[in-house]
Amino acid sequence: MMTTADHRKGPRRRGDALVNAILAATIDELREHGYAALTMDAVAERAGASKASLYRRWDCRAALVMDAVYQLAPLPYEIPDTGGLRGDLLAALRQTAATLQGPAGAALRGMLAEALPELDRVRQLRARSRGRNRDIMAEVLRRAVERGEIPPAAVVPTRLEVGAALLRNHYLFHNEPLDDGLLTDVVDDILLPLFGTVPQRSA
Amino acid sequence: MMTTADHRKGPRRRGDALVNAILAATIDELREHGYAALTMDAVAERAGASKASLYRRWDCRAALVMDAVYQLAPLPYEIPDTGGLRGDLLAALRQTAATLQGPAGAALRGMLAEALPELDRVRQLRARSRGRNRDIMAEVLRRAVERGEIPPAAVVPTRLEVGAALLRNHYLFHNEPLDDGLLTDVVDDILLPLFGTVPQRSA
DNA sequence: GTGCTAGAGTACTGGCAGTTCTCCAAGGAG
DNA sequence: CTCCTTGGAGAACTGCCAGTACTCTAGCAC
Repeated sequence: MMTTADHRKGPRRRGDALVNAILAATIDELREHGYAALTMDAVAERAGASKASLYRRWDCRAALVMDAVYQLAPLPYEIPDTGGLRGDLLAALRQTAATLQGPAGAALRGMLAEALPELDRVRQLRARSRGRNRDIMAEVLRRAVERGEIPPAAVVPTRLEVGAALLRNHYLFHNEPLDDGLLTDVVDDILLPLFGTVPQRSA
Repeated sequence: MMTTADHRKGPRRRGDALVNAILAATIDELREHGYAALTMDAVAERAGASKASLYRRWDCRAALVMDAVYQLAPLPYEIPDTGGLRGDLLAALRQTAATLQGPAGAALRGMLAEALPELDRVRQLRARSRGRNRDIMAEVLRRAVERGEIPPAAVVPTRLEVGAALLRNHYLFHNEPLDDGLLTDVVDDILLPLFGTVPQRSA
């Protein structure tokens, strides 16, 4: 009491309006500062919300970030169909590259760092993003087999992740843009030659 | 003065003895708790040193961890030579897998998380570890070309990192042991078929 | 011995995660 | 409209840890 005028004034958001503002603020912070430097205070202030509101909905920083990233890209399985394997592969890699270069990439870094104490969360992250990549790749290859571009035996599970793994590797290690030159190199030097052959079980 | 008996007693280590104790303590902490949960206080206490001694030598946590990890594996370029490409590739992948599964892997996770504010450090990390992998792979392939096992044109830069990238991907994402079954799959399903072909530049 | 260097111990600052409290909008029930 | 419940804003607080600063002293050179 005394002189402390209470300046808690409206308007006050609720429900989805509030949630969306918080998620948007999270994405912005992620984009600007990365995961390691993202603070709950900053998100709250940016969203014009209170920390208590954040913690009522998400039990920790990681959970908030994962939700924010995930709802950013709920793409309903857009599997490219360019009429040829090379075009399909390039389109698929471009999708993966775009995702990595956005806030999802920054989140990925952070999530991996906390992997030891938070194995479950990594499992979720994997199920969400990696699964989609594999599915897209499998479909692209199925079509190529159908068109007679590659032998059916060329499609084995181990190979499905090669493209995405190389992009992740490049992004996480080199920390450089995943430009189209890199993507075409991966397709022409690696994926096309690889899927033109069948695995050998030699000694 | 007064009753406060000063229990700061020797023996007191200096120079290399101290440095090595600190680095060893860092590795142990890394192994037990991972990077995110590694604290300077814990390292200092475990090493029987003071935090001031740590900060006199390393300017931050990341620098300490990097030094500890690096001095752990200063392997003087042991390039496997089993007499055949398949054996060489397997041996090379086993080396990479062993490194990743040790404390270096835990450190890797952490370093990636802090990549945005610490680009230089990532660059160092890359130069140290990735460079060696590439060199080993290049040598293994050079020998295979010499023996006539693969065509010279099969060896292009983009391909050199495929094996290591796949292992890193598996380790970071799946967080499961890199067992020999995985390694042979990578060699038989991917690397051998890949290096049996030359890149195509199609349209 | 004297003096210098450098390590041990420890107390401190400052920032952030996560908690808890109070006060008060928003919105529905009557 | 008023009453009441829900839940948001603000802010104070705990606890942890990075990094700093200062004191005292062991080890070493001379």
